[in-house]
Amino acid sequence: MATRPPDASRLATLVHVARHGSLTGAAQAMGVTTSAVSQQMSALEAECGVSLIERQSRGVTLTGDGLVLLEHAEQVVRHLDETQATMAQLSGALAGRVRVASIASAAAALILPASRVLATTAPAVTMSVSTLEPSASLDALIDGTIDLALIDVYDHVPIAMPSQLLVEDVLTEPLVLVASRESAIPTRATLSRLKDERWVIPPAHAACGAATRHACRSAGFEPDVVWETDDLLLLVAAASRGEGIALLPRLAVADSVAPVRLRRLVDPVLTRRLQVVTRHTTARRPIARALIDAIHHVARAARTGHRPPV
Amino acid sequence: MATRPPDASRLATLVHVARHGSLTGAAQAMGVTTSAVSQQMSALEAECGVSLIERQSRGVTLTGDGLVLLEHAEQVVRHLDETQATMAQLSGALAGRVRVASIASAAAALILPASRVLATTAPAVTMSVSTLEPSASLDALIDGTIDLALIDVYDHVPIAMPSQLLVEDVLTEPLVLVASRESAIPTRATLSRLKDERWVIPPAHAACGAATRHACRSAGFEPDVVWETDDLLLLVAAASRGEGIALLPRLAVADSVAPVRLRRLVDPVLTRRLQVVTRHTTARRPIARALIDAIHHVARAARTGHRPPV
DNA sequence: CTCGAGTCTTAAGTCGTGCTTAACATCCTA
DNA sequence: TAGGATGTTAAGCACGACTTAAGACTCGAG
Repeated sequence: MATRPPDASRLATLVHVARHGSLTGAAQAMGVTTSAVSQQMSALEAECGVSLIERQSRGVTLTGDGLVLLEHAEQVVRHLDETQATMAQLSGALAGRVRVASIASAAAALILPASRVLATTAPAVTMSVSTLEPSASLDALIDGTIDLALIDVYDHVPIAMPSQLLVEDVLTEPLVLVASRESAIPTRATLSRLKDERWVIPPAHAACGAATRHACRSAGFEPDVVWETDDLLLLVAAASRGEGIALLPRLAVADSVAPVRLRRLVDPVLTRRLQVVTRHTTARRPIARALIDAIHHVARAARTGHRPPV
Repeated sequence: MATRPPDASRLATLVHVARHGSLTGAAQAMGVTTSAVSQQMSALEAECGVSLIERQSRGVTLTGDGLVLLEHAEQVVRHLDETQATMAQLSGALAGRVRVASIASAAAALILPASRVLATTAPAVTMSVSTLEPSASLDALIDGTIDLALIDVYDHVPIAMPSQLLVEDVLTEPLVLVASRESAIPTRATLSRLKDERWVIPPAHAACGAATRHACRSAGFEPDVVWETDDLLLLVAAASRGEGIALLPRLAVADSVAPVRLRRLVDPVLTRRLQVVTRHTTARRPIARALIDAIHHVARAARTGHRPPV
């Protein structure tokens, strides 16, 4: 009974282990070695007097007792997170590093300018940016590996949003048809009229590819795919050479070098939404708020300002 | 943003400081030096970037920001406490030390036998016992200085019970009249008939003294107090010598050596209740549960068994 | 006014505890 | 059977919290 309270970081370790189902995975997420995690878990088991995890060939599973303790551990880390957020809020200090993950197709148009805005409004704030797919970004947010994610959501390609995350819409942009200079696509195109075209499309597992396929099928045809790649540059180049046409978000092709013709699609009108996602607790921190505001600022300028002609 | 989560023990320190209004007080309650507390608070302020406490001549006060953080800190320590309780519950280990505080007048009759019971049912459990007045016991419980308190509650002398504490009734015993062997108090006495007696009474700030005075006044007279002392032995000795009569809980005089005559008071019937008090979280721990059960066991034996004749 | 008792602070040294590296054990797969 | 996962254990290192010790400050008493 003279036992001291359990170490919060140990409980946090348990949460990570439960989330990843392996000590190694948890260790990577926490930025430590597997050895450290193993020792922490052993110590926790010693404190409890029962075994909390079951070693298996592929990672570990929590025992019943482990699950019981997990619930409490999650409460503790949640409140600790809340506390951390208010502490940052109290100081109001606009300094530190924000770890950002962005979809590649919007990093240049939004994150880069936002970083420049931040350099003047909050010079002590630094950023580290990585490009990640939306689903990976959300995982990284929950892991605590990143602080802020810029993702895109296509019509009819829903994405599950965990409740602990906070979403803000940044920009809604149309999907435009990308074709060669010589192509005869009308200025205001209708998708059903394009059923005999050849297509250049991102793979189905990418949201953009899924959205395009869904749209085509809704228009009554299966697209004749001649090029399928994740590489945006290659995609645009292929369209430019007349290999086929592509349906891409406008921002993604805004600064591509290959000469192409852009055509607006009027039926159906397809869009993708760009959103910033953070943990609720992160969103309250002045430093994160500053970056989000900067992104909004840039997006507003992009909406009203130099809209590329289609 | 690469900031690590705040240290839980630091937050616990803040809670203690807020509770005591001084670093020194908090330090004593936590069993460390003031220096340690001071350093922890400084570190916390550095983390927050604002000052949390205001140094005053007499101790410290929390600033507004400090109060904000305090709320979160309390949440964290609460959940940490919950976690600790379940951890102890998981193992079910009947080992360790339980720190007990008891009113002096029941320690011999209840705690001592309970300790002997525990020696057989849970030999790995040790106890440390101190005698404390009820109100001091409750403070010590909240502080975490003790794990279990045995207190008494007299009729019409209410005691405030914080919500985080759990009360269990152990025993209800009558207050009996204590007089010399030669006194002519009837076997079944009525208080109003005793208004001309001289009285031997604990001081008014003691619950027993307050209860006696309240009862006399309700019976329509102010007791003629000739001896006023906290010392039970002295009290009984005085009554034995015929200095006056006393109104005391039966258990308190059960093993006193001075020859006295005990008389039951039939109007009004006055009682005191003996109760064990713990924190809710403590009550869930097997080791604490074992002791509480032992106390109940002893009390049951006292009720049914060798009832001293009055 | 000075002294003393109470408070909080600061500096320096000690010590515990969590981390890393490294070597090992185990299991699953190719 | 070899190779690549995984988790474990032992040894050394490093950071951080505690203690001791000395100083600053406030208040009340003589």
